[in-house]
Amino acid sequence: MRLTSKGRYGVSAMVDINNNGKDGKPVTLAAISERQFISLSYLEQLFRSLRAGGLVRSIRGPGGGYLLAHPANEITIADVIQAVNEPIRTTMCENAVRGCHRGKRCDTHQLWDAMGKHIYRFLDVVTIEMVCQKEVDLNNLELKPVENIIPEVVMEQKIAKVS
Amino acid sequence: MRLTSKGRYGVSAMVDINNNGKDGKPVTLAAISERQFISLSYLEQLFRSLRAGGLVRSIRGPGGGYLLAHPANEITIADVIQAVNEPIRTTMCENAVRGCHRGKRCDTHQLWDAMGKHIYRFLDVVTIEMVCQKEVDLNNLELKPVENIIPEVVMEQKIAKVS
DNA sequence: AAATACTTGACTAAATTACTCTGATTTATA
DNA sequence: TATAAATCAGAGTAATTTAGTCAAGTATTT
Repeated sequence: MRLTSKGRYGVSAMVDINNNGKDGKPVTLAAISERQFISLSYLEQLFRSLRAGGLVRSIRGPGGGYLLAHPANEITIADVIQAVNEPIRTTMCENAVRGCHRGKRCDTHQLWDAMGKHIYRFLDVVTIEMVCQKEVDLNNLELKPVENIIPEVVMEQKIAKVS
Repeated sequence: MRLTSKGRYGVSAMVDINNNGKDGKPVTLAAISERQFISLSYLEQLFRSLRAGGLVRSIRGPGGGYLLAHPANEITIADVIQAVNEPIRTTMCENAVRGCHRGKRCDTHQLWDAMGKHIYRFLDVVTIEMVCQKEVDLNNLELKPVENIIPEVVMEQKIAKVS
């Protein structure tokens, strides 16, 4: 799970649909484009992923557009970010089994694993609906127990070249 | 505060110094390079920043090397990551005052602000010493109250082009 | 003097990200 | 049935960032 502006745009678009398609009417990408200042072409690319991830439904033709595929309180930010970023190719430290550099588990493995879980736990409880409800305090949320989550967020990492 | 492998390497190097320089002897970059599989040149660049950030002290000449500038339990991961990455140039959503795109505060501002704080709160309580002590459980840490922290971690963000 | 080790600045290459472009296909409606 | 509104899909490009290198120092110990 990478944290980039692609994810931001994805979330902005989902929030826009929830804010502007209230009556069950589909929201067009052109409208989102204007309101969120994201180019239509780029939105098309994003929505390809969101659709593939089962987060939105589309209606083609005039009067068409996109709808959230589930109630806004059932779609988390983690869902959106995972949908728009293709799965990270694992390089190292990616799981607890394989270990780290050259088979030797690096000293910082636990740290990055814990950080990933920490981030994921946040993104996994915040929903599109919560973002739309401005009065919700996102700074003191009840997180799910750590046992229940899969480590999903990893810091980007390359194999260090040994010159 | 960006989360990249540069920060990872920085933390690995600091942890290495703490693990291998126990008796107060400075640790050479050449030794860190071998143990952590990071090129000497790259380490030199990293330690420029770590030194500028006041996190390490250097001793030049033969027998020289680097020492932690403070006790390992007083150096946080946030300190290290902030030192090795030059300050992010603010683009948008960077603070609560200026607002977001074109002066209009974006709907997701609070979300990314809260996420940044959430990440920072974790990195701000984990110390180099804790990473070295493998028995510490990093998954259930007591964090500092949210009031006490400055929003420091922001998601990368560009100004969207409106084509 | 010679070797060790840090110091600095500038530079390059690789990778990633953030897009764009072209051309479809579907469907409502005039 | 033609037209326009809208999604869909593939491929490509440009900009940025990251990661890493190179060359030429300076300080210090032995």
